[in-house]
Amino acid sequence: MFRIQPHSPEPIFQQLVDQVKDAVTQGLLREGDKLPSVRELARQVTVNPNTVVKAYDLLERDGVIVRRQGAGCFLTGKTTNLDPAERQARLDAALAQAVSEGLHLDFDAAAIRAALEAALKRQSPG
Amino acid sequence: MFRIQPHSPEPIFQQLVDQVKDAVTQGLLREGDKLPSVRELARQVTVNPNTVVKAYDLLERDGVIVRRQGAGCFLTGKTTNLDPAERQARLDAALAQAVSEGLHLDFDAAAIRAALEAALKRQSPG
Amino acid sequence: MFRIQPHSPEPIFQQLVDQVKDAVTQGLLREGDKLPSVRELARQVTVNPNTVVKAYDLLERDGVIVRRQGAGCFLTGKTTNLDPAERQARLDAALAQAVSEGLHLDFDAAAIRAALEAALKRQSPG
Amino acid sequence: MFRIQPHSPEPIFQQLVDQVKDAVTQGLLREGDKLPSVRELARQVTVNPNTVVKAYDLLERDGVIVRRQGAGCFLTGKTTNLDPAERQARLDAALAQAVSEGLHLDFDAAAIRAALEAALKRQSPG
DNA sequence: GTGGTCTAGACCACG
DNA sequence: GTGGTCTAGACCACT
Repeated sequence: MFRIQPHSPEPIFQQLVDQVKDAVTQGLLREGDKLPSVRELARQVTVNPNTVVKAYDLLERDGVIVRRQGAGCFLTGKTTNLDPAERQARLDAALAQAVSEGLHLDFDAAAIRAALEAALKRQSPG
Repeated sequence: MFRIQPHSPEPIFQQLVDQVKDAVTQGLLREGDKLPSVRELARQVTVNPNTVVKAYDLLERDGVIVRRQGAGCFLTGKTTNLDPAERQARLDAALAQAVSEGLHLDFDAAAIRAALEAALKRQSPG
Repeated sequence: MFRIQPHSPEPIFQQLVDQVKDAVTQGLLREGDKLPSVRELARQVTVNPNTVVKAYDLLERDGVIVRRQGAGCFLTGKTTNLDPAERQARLDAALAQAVSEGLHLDFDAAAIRAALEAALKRQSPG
Repeated sequence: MFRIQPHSPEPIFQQLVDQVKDAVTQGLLREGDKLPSVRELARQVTVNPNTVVKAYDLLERDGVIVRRQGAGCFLTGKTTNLDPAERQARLDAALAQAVSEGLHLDFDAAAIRAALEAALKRQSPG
């Protein structure tokens, strides 16, 4: 289920974090589901267990999972634990970044809107 | 004219690159305009001269500026020198990234579209 | 009677130990009362029997219960069997820990005293 | 300045976190001050650099420090970034824990109050 | 078997 | 020189 690109500039632990959040937003994983154990996931994607631990640290920090000693890691069903103001600020920053990149690539507003719709179609569950 | 946020996770050299490109796409800087010298810019924004050198290297690599021996760095008016296929791929990747972030922040498609329009309104010269 | 929070960072066996001691200091359980069997308690709170065994081991070590062959576990009425010096040292350590936490949370002495009084009112039998 | 007890049940990284926060609440360290580098602190207290990294991770998560690539770690002056409701909840939990421990050790309210005052006198800057 | 902590040591990106 | 990432492998606590 998890796919890692070892030579990507995006850190491996970040790829794992994003893929877990993606799975939740797309309904593949739900509240109460159990993630693979640290050792098991490390084996599946052939990375060091410490790298998985770091990913799980971030997922716990973001309120995505809870860990239970000796039991495992379980999904809360959420993908963020930020307050509304902070969430909006991060959304705006993400889009501002994408728009800036698009303009730098010499695209106009229409082309950027089209790219957004394509991305939404790919990722949005609805 | 340049504003550096030293506490940002975005590297300082990257902030400089983006701000030069932003100035071009927004019409604040035009073809033929001269950038400050490395020393001068490093002094203005109080960063390490090596960091400015790195930013100018990247701007030259991207075709944004040309260096003329003993005269300084001049804007070409362009903000990219990539071929169309690569440009489209990067645009799609940028929007995919932003959409993913938005969905992880528990926003729906409408909220993400609204944030895009707000960002376009802020950044688009038209 | 026992309430376990599986998502708490406090280990489950520790929660059981504390709740038995709480029941004694608040007069809900008295000398001679019988605790449920390991199997029965494990069933009631849906935890692993080994976890209950560990809790009962600690309660016996602390002099809170005595085990009688084939009869079960009975309360002694005490919640500690430490000598006075050790008791005082642990009390001081517990309060030092709480004060440190309070100061880190940016509270002043008055707010910490108020929180202590509230906690005493809740827990003190008198 | 930092003192580590390697055989304490409290993890080393947690000891480091608490000592940095203590230093801030007691005015020994102030906003803008620079913490030792990861390697330097690891050398000072003779622990592995990764352990220091973990402590700095937590300090950053709590808003106590900001990290700047290639520059170092700097204090924000704060010791928490929680909202008021969460802060109060944690204060109450900390005192409840201490009171519970005190009652289990067979102390009465007066003795617990006295221990609190002693702890405040030791730790409070005022 | 699970997560939690720690060590040892390497390579890269940034300023 | 600084922080960021990753690997390899050990030992302990909890269920």
